[in-house]
Amino acid sequence: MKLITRDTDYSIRALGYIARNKNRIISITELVKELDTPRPFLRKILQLLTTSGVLKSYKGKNGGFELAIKPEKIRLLDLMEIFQGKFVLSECLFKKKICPDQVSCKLRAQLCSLEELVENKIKDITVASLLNLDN
Amino acid sequence: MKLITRDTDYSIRALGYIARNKNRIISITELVKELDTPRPFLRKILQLLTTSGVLKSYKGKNGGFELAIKPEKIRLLDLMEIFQGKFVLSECLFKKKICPDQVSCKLRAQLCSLEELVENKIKDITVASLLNLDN
DNA sequence: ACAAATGATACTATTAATGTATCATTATAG
DNA sequence: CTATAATGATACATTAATAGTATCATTTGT
Repeated sequence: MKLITRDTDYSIRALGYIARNKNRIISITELVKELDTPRPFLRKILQLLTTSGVLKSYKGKNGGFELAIKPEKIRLLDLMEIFQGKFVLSECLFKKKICPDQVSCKLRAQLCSLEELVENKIKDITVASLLNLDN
Repeated sequence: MKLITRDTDYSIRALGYIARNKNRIISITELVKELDTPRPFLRKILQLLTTSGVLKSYKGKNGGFELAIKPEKIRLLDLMEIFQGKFVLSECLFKKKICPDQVSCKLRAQLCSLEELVENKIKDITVASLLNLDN
């Protein structure tokens, strides 16, 4: 199983690069060279980051992207939510027959507590923290 | 994202039921009634549990399954490995260009430590513990 | 006007998850 | 001894998520 999918992964790398080059506008062309990712895929990803308010975009020649918010405010958890949907480990897979069952309920309880643990653990990971810009 | 897939889920419920009814041989027919799962799918799952040494099977009329090992010895983590493969959160998605990069490596380090955390947290979950047969 | 960029959006391909189907083998009850 | 009810082995099918492509429109600087 994977915790983060490829788009989340690409996005955090792209954001890292953009953050390290602030005061400049970064184009897809430059990012593709840097990250060696499929160009149309990366375009789609950055577009989504833009409509999500993480990036600000500039059209036209010499256009590109810059951060819309500070790197300390861009959390991995938020990126995961953008690309992968809400972080939920234990969904109720059960049918009625089994649902009130001891086994399933105890299992679910354990998975829920695990989920909380993971969420707490990763909620401090930000673009900034990955770049050693803080902590 | 899901931590456990449906086959792992079904298998732990089935094992729970079988554990609660020890000294009896349990057939697929009975399990399907109890768990309300697709019959051929459950058959495939139990077959895999048998070849993995978790269940012992009896062919022929009145045949079925019983536990091959004690419920305390059947760990969720093992079932996950049987059905979902080795538990690895952070696979190296990177290409060479980005791999020595600060961002990716720190990210990977964090995911690895998270992985360890989760593994530690769930390694004590067994069929027995979910049934309150111990602890 | 041209070139180089993003916006919007629909399409395609691949992989993993989920589930079905079929035929063979075995064992027991009657 | 045969019918039946079970598992063994295995191949196939379906669905959903992931990953990626393609195209046309719009914007903007030179």
